[in-house]
Amino acid sequence: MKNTPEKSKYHHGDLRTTLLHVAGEMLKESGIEEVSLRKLAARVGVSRTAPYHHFKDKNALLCGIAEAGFKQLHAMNNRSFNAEGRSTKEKFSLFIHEYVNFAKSNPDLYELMFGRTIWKQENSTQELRAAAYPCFQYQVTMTREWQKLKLLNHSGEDNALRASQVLWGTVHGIAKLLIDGIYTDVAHVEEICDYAVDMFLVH
Amino acid sequence: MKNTPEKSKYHHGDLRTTLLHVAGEMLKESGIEEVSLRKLAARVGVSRTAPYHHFKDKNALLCGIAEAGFKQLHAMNNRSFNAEGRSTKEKFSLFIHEYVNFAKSNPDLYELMFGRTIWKQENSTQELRAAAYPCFQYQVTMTREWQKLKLLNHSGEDNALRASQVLWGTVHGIAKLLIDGIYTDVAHVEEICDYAVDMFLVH
DNA sequence: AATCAATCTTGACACTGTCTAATTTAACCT
DNA sequence: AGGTTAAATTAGACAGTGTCAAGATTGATT
Repeated sequence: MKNTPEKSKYHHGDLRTTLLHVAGEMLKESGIEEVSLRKLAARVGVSRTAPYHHFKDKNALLCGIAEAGFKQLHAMNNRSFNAEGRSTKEKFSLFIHEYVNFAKSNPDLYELMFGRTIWKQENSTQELRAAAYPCFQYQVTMTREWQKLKLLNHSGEDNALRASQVLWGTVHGIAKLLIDGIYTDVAHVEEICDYAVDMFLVH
Repeated sequence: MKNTPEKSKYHHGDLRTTLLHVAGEMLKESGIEEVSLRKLAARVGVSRTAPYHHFKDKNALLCGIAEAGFKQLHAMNNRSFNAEGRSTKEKFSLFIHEYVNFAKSNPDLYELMFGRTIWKQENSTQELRAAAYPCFQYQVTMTREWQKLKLLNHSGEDNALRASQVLWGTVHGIAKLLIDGIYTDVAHVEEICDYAVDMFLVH
């Protein structure tokens, strides 16, 4: 029961968003290495070179997918940090669990978002950076709050940037080791996250 | 001034190790995406399909390179943990700095060693696992010692496996964010590592 | 000296990303 | 309305990739 006429049209009408959407599906289904422009075009029902009028590169397409991912991640972090009816410690714990579970639920998307493919050697699109950097910055903002509330174990002067780099490194590292298949026990994610929270909190 | 005769010979003699060696060079020079079997073969001076008599796959070749990397990393960790004339805290700090700097000095090798390419979907060779798992285990062993010495901040029961997963996650995450070009300030590695050490130690 | 297995080579196939030039359509401006 | 222009899409082509199959060459073994 499609509500679109589907008349055979030369101009697709909304190819750009369709490409992003279908490419996202392919990524979720079978991983990054199965996403090829040609298969994507075939699946959308368009010629191989059509995507090039909407994306400069395959890289630009990938940046577009990652861009949406960062917006999603940013929104999720926001929800964790501002969860109602929870103590600050609980919200800190929630952030860590949610972050790692985001990666666990969307392994290939996460891989793409943080992989060197789109970040190394000036590959990142301006739009991608515009979505990613605020997301990074938000981690610093959260960390600064946690430091003000004397939540985090440390000695010496507070430094929100450094602390957030360490915290972010930790969740990122745990996520990566999980989804790259190096931790064999994916079942114990929550326990690992709990232990991480415990190691960072002041006692 | 070569000391090998270099007579044109049909049989190379030691092609397997030569392939591993040259492939490692190519990896270091221009990154993983520039390592192709055909370019490798050309550089070694051999036909495109010759490598297939020594490695089942391109994947098997990559596993071979990573294998050597893990042995190197394992040896380095060992040196850090047993550094003479240093306090336990200093050795803990040394481990973190050395680990991250290993990744920083060999970004493409590290990327390969921990990338999903060789770990996902049963891609890992038995020889690779035989080199990597002891390396992983050693991190648990070190962590157990640090816990016994009451070095690490935490509450509740000690769990060496969980703690090492968190610690390893942290160094891995910091390393990854660095070499993937997501942290822009590669210059501040040591400061980040120092801050990580500070956050994990009991005060 | 003959045999055999290991080693290496050429040829071929199906993929990939991307460039160029031609074709079709929609939009816009008298 | 009609004609021009720009956007969107197309087929064709090229260089590159991993890898399979079948044949050629060699060193080692009997």
